[in-house]
Amino acid sequence: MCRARLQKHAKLLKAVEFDRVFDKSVRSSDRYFTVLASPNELTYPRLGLAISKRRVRLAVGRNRLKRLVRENFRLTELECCADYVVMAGPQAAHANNRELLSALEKHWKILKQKCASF
RNA sequence: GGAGUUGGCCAGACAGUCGCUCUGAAUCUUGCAUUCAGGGAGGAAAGUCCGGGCUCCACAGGACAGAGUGCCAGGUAACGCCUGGGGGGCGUGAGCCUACGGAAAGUGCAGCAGAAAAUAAACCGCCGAAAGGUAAGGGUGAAAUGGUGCGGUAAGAGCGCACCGCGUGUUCUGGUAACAGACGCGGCUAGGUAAACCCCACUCGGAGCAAGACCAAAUAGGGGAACAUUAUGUGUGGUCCGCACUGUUCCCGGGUAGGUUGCUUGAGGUGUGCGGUGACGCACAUCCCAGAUGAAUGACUGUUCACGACAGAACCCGGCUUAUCGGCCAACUCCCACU
RNA sequence: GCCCCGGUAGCUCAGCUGGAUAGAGCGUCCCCCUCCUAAGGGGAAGGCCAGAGGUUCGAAUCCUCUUCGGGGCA
Repeated sequence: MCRARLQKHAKLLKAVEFDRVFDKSVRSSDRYFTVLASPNELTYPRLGLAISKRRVRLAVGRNRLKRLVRENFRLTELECCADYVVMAGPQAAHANNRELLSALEKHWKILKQKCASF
């Protein structure tokens, strides 16, 4: 089910899908990221990215962040099938890759527990 | 060897594993499914400061308004860009910088200081008995009505002369020209400011790929109300003309969500030869080199080095400007040492 | 992607047809008034006019380039 791949159907593409997550979700945040999760009816988790220009000024930085999150999402075996939206925090632009990856690991764990009790 | 100037090039490399996007081929479970092969960010992709292509508005037309450019010649699809030349300024030099038309078309402006700030006036001074003459001297100021010397005079003054500066010429020489030089003339007038209004010359229609074209679930192929009667309205920015279309306004509905296309072969790159001082042009050969659309190039590991800056295509080109760790190459200049 | 605006005292704004002291209100500090406070009156401090370069004798003002902030597009 959760193979180490990331294809188009595993991404949130439409405004409607994003609205659903923003509307009703559990969240976990620190100074690097805010991650929202909302259980879906599908058999696989989906990822949406919301990296605003306000948080990360340069296009290079935004692309780097998105790649990093996608890569980590792909490699992590998420057991509960939900729609996730990752938003950049205030310190995300200044952190290095190692810090960001460890922060993401933490968020997945926290959300796994929260989703179970949802 | 040191210091410097100009021009050009590169933007870590290699290997492995996993992953993304596009193209081609194969396989069948016809799904954007799997496998294989190949392509996959920049010198600035940036700022959006200019110029074009392309698309729609009329085939992009006329007048005014408005905006821009501004020594000369050339290059170019075009430019506010580039090349060569001229004038001016800086540097010992190689070189660099330069919004560099017109103030004898007109209008405006110049605080404080200063006698006086734009038109010939006179506060002190100088001369003179006085009337008056004078602009040589005078603190100022960004700017004060040519400068130096000699003569001259009551004192002075282009009043006269020499040199320099300035202006000027149906003049001559060189140059396509800007301009430079020579010669003659003028005793000197015509001060500054045009990134103040302005004048002159040249250029510019408007908008922008969210342009534009097509498909299209649901709903609908219309319904209702009011007003006006040949001038008005609409058509992308201002006014008039001209052109095209034709009732107008309001309410409900629709025009929507979504998808496809535009979307990459182009004023293209590379090499050779020829023309040109050069920008560049011409000919031949050869290559296909990103096309995403919630937005693709990354992560991890190893080796190595100078330990990697600024930074991410979004319709496409030509420039300009700004950011930037460093490295390499070529030509030239100055200084020191040696031969 | 494209097209427009703006940046002046701690805050909100004037000044932007160049001329020398950059002004107003609120706020801050000091004094007066009051038994004390508020209100009121008087006074003071606080600005490299977002940054850099240019035009000019002189720039907050004109021109160019950066930087930061805001708005619009069917």
